[in-house]
Amino acid sequence: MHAYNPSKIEKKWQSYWLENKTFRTPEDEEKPKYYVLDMFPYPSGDGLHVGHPEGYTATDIVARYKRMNGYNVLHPIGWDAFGLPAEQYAIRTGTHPKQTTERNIGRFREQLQMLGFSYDWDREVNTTDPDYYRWTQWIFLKLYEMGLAYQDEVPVNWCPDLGTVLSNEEVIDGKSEVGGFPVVRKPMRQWMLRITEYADRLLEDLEDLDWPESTKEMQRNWIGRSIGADIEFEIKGHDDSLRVFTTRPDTLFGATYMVLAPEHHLVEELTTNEQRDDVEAYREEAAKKSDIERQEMNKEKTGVFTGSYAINPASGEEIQIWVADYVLAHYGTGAIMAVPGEDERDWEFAEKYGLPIIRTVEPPEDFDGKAWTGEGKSINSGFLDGLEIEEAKLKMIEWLEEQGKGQKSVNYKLRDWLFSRQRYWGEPFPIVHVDGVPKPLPEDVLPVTLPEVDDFKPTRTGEPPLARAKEWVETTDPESGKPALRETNTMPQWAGSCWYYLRYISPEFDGGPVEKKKENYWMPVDLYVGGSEHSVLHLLYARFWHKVLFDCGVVSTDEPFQKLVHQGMILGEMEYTAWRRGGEYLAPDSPKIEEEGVERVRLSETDVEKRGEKFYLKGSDVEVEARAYKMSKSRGNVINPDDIVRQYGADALRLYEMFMGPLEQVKPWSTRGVEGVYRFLNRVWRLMIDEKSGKLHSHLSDEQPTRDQLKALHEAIKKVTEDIDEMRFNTAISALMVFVNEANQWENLPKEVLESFLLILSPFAPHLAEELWSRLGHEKSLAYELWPKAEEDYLKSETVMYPVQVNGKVRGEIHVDADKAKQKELVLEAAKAEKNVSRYLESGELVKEIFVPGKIVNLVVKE
RNA sequence: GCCCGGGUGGCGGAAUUGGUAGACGCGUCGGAUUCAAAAUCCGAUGGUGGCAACAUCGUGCGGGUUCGAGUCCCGCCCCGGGUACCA
Repeated sequence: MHAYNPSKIEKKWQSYWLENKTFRTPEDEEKPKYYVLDMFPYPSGDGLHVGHPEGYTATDIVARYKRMNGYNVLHPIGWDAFGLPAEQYAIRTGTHPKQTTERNIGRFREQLQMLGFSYDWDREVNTTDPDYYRWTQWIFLKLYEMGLAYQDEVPVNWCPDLGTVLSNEEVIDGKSEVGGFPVVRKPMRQWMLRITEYADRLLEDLEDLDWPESTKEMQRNWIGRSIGADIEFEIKGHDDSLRVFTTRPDTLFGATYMVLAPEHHLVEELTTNEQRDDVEAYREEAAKKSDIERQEMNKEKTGVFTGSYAINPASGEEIQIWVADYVLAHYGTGAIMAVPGEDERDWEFAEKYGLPIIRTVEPPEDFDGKAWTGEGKSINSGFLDGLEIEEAKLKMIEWLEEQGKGQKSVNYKLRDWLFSRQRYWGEPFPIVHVDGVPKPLPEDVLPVTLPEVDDFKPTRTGEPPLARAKEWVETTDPESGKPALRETNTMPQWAGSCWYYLRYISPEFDGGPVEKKKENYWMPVDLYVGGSEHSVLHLLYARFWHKVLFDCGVVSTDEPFQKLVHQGMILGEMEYTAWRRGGEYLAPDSPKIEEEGVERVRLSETDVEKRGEKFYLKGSDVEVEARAYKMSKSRGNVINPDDIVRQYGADALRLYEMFMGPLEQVKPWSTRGVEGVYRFLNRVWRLMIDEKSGKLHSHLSDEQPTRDQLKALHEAIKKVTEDIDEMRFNTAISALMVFVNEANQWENLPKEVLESFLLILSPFAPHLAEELWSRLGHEKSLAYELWPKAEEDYLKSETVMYPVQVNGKVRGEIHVDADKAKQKELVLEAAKAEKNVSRYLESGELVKEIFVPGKIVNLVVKE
């Protein structure tokens, strides 16, 4: 038997590519370059899941395609290997994270090679390698030098039971996501990066990037730039004044009270003796809650009066100053002027505590709601009355500036980046503390490597695990020779991924993170593919670092990633579910399905039928829920790529993942669908190989291809080429299938045609294409063959078909010689003569003729 | 609540600028091959009516523009993702 045997040919070609270094990045700079990048994976213990090959196949297709189009292609891969899972595993088992990481990387590498990706394996980077993090530390020194890294005492989410700080995302309802342990807010000395300094550039430079609009929008929202004014309020009986930020200076006349965040530095001073107990109690209560809890408990606003009064600078009225946790300490100045008439939050608060409300914008006549936040003319606002909001804002700012009571101001939601973690498995900071003062280490002592410790668990006091390495911590300042203590915090996982795309360019270079000349050639990344879950964090942090590196002359572009695409998530297989209690079925939306004794019934596709909008158990009225879920271990719907490759081969997996639908879209897995593309690959095989003899089929010939054959081929070339350019891989594959379906009908197959076909198939199913290519007598890999060009000449057909409509409905079609197809009169003549069309013309009066050359004929007939 | 996506056969999806709605694949049904099955090959496959030719309805719902609307405009509904007291 000589059937298509993917496991055999795939292994063969994978070793061929590795041994011959087929995909080594060219070192010459004569050809145009193309840098195609995947978001590198965190090598988890679970190995690859089917989501990884989705994006990786897409970039691999593009990489292979670009090589065949004469580009020098840089297509690397590496490992984002610092991180919590390896450390948690180390805490549990005592295995050094280095070992876990190494083992996992080995597995990932094997799996990626098994899928036939054309990476340059000589450029692998690993963020945990001291030769790599040496440069992560070097970049940190640059940040420090530029005044962008600083230490600050900030409250963090500290989880004593896990012995670590957690990010906001890792805290749910005041408990740790992992294990459900309590989390407390605790001020700790932390390293911060001044990303806010770059807020404007990060915002403005989004403009020119070829990124998904939604991702750009998320970054814009995250940066959250808003324009307004800072206004100074005098405090009755105090020298201090209160400054607030507002985007609505036009509403100043309606500011009827003020609110300070509980953490505001003036709270204590402004609290009168009668109010002190209440205010203290309120602040204490607020301090206990995490940010997240505060947001959760926001159903009803709370607050207390300080007893002090401020003066509204516009109206001159005395207004009460309150403390309430609906005002955030870290946004603006931590204090607001409250304008209940124009702000829903303030309205709610004012109503609850009986504070005065003044409208300053005329609501529409039929408006009967509370705060009015829409457009309108100013009212009750002295010199602003009658103005529209925008004009009123300008005039108020002008007035404030004249009075010296305020000025135009811009604020950001973006906060500085908390850059340190109390963990072991991360990059050490290149910092020592001499006499308690942090001091950067000189470049030439880098890397500061991780010391060995006997316990990876942080201490209960919050001291990082590195503090246990006494001999490492206690060192001397290489410059002054004084005793010094090393920084024991480590960098967060984002650090290494902020610049890895630069290291690929010159992975061995030891004069800096990247070699200047090569950087100049390869940057920016032309295509970057990865999940949308990194829309803000990774992609914002990396852009920030890149801009810093640009400012200090390390890189030549001000943005790293020119084009960005997110692959959509792959869900588990479609599930049909009914619920039953006793013998009785329950409706899917019944609240009873959560109850005990209710049994879940998994149904197969053949058990259900669709009626109207809903699915039912066949032949019954039992409603069935039909949907696909996220893959998860607990649900048991995880598809393992290894299994798929074993059964159908890597080419089938690659092809299926691209054929499922548009790359960016969320889509459910279907193993049946894999079988479909597997059948297609088999048809390709049998088209050329005689399964009895295992040799080339006898109907392969050296004859000249016919016109029809050339037409079929060049239509496929055209479609596949355009579709790869636009990253529409699903329709490209469909075009390949159409060609094979047609070629299967042919009596003889000119090799010339098949060769071109194999070339356009090769980015998608590289193993099969290489195998058949070599069987056609080629000695070298097809990886650098020239991509075939679609010849317009062959695409022309001898006749042109026109659908003929009567009143916009298709009633027939006509075929016209191609050279006469643009002749209006002739085409209309033929159209009117068509038999099913003519009967409509007989029964009515022809009032209008629409002729769209090459497209359609429409005849408008009246009654 | 707000901001983005998206609703097309039994299913995944196609229709590139307003021009034959349903390419390609899955599934289903029928046939060929086979002792039988798997595999393979051929054919049919949106609904309804009809022996058929054909007609009619049909792209979430309701309107509109147009010779012609899945595609454009107005008003809704539903689903997915993000975000949330940011003054």
